[in-house]
Amino acid sequence: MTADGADVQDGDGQAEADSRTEPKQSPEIEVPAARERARAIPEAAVARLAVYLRALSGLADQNVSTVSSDELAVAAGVNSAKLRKDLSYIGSYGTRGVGYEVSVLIGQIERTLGLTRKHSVAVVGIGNLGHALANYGGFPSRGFPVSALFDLDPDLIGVPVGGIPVSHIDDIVKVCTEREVTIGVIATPAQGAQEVCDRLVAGGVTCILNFAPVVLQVPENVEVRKVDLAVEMQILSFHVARRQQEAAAEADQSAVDGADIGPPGSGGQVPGDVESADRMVERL
Amino acid sequence: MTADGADVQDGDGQAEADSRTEPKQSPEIEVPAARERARAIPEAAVARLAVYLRALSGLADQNVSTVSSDELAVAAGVNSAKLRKDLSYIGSYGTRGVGYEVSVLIGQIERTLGLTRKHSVAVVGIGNLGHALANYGGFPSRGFPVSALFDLDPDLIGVPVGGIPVSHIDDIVKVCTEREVTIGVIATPAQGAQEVCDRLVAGGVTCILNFAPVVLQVPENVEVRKVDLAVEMQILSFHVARRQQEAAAEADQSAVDGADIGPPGSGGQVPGDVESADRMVERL
DNA sequence: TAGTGTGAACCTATTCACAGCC
DNA sequence: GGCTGTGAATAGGTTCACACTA
Repeated sequence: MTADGADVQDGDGQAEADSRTEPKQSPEIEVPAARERARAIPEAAVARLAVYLRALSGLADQNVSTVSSDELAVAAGVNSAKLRKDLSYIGSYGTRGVGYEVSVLIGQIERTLGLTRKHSVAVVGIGNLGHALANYGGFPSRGFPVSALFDLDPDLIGVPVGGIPVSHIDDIVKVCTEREVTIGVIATPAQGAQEVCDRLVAGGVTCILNFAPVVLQVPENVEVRKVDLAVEMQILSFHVARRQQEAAAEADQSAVDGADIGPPGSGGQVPGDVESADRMVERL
Repeated sequence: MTADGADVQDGDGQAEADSRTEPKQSPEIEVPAARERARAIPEAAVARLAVYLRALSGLADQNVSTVSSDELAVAAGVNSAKLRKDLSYIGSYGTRGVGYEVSVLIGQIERTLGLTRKHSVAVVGIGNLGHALANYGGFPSRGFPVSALFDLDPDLIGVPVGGIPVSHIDDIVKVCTEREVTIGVIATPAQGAQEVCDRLVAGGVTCILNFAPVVLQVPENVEVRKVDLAVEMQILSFHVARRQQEAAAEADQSAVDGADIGPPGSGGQVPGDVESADRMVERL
């Protein structure tokens, strides 16, 4: 449960450890507003809220009006204690002995996640993946309209993809500013990614979803999330390997008095190439 | 930092809390082999090892033969203490006062991640995303050869995509078994995902990378990782919202003696639709 | 009675800081 | 002097278990 699949590569939020210095500065007024609360929601919980939201939408589609934490937990693939705690971060919207009203919960989670506002999206790099993102009908539908596409291939400029004409990378700043893009998706090869990122930032984009296999350098007011297929694959690979080792170890009933520990002819292949499983995503 | 971008939706590794019951069962032999160690590496560290590996490959390409933890940490976007600790889980391959030999580290990380073995990949759902994955040249190159593609669209069956002919979904079990697929990538709409998953598992696949927005049900010996664009977007959205709230709160210099806490006309939009930002990825 | 909300215990992960070594 | 490797301290997240309430 790394919950880190697509890890955030945040710039090491080290600096100002505790912005809100004292717990209760003046013991007078109970200042904590909803504002304060946003600060307080653990990262891990935020990620799950999005998952709950999907589960809830599914329930709403089936005209379910009420769920218990147990039911919702199952639908979302977590345990109910965690779910309740997560929900408690956004407030008390359940009814004891009954459960949660689906519509209320949807509303509250949307509010918390800031989904009550549209976020214009720009996709940069209209290669295979960029195409997929841009073409993708459900994408612009609601919540995250794709409002700009960029590439540097002259053959692509002006060509509409998913209904939106591709602009040139050189126009990122201008177009993003004009169209008030808030989320930039980088689907370029690794080489161009930092450059693209800089331009997006210059164009006022404060959130970036990065598919390129590079660690982006951004100012601290910009949020980057990274999705890395190579990393995902390699993590899976690790688990295969571990399982094989365990299986091999199981066969160690033979040697409780282990006679040297050489590779027991099981899964121990010779190191090979593989060198650039990493480069995998580069051309996506 | 959430490191959960593409979260693992692991089946709640609750059951057998401590498999290795006693620390040192028999005080005789020092049994801990490399085997034991794999168990011990924290999930979070595994994910980062993959990142380090990429950084190291980059260095190797530039003919750098030695790195310090500081240098590598910068390249990988983490801090050096974390990096050293992570590396310590796989052994002591550095030289004090000097640093790490790039080639050695690459070899060791690859070994740890099980990359010394090829992992056949099957992609199911040759829509936009599936196409992207299959077409993608760097993908099959090394480490993770794509050896099977599946879809249910009759028009696609037999058509080669990225050099591999698409098979029908009904043949998943047969083909996966034949070609010894170990990693299955699900890029279908949500509806079909569980069904596809079941077949992959029946075909001997033990690792699944799931792009479909559903919580897959799998036997406990199967590892699932999930990549969910909608969730990523929503997490970014949350951070935009939080920032806006902070900005708004900053404007609260006016009321240190806060006169009621109503929404100060800042970022408080009215809840809207958005309802299915969730459904976003469905057609990917 | 059924199920939420939450303090407290527990476990995992990150950071610190320094001993040990080249 | 510089840098690794690692215990110890801290922070962050999860689970437990139960008081509370509709």
